[in-house]
Amino acid sequence: MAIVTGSCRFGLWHVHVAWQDDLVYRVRFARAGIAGPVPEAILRYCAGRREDLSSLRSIATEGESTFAAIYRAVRAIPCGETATYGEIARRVGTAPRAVGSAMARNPTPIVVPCHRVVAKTGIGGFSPDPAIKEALLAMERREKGRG
DNA sequence: CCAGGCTTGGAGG
DNA sequence: CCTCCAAGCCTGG
Repeated sequence: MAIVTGSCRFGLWHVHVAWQDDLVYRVRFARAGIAGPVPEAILRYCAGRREDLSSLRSIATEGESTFAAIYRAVRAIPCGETATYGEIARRVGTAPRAVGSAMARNPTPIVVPCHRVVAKTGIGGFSPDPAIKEALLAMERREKGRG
């Protein structure tokens, strides 16, 4: 089975996903959608359902590089909660700046919930648009309270 | 080797 | 409170 690509909606954005079985290779936010399916878990998550996505694996967490360790630590942040760049850095044994770099290059947002990593003062950055980060966090807070 | 990034904490106004 | 700045770490070019 080859790698599958597809997209689904999250608010005004389209979420493009490249994946194969339970392994996700790429996730990115775009203005336009593309044909094809996305993993069920991501579909439910983007629809605002309660979904932890732990059934999916990310290519980003494979290997022993520092970035991979950072991505694994980020996946451990519970849905509805956040951690700062500095906290993740201490947990992994690196510097906050390195965490920022890793988040900026995260190949699989959502699966590796980089939106849950915020600056010590303020929300921190998010590309292509910080508004996506705020929307994801708002949704997760809402879902957490719902139970 | 060097630039630059989704940081941070401290100094100084 | 706000601006400025360097320390510090990693990756890609």
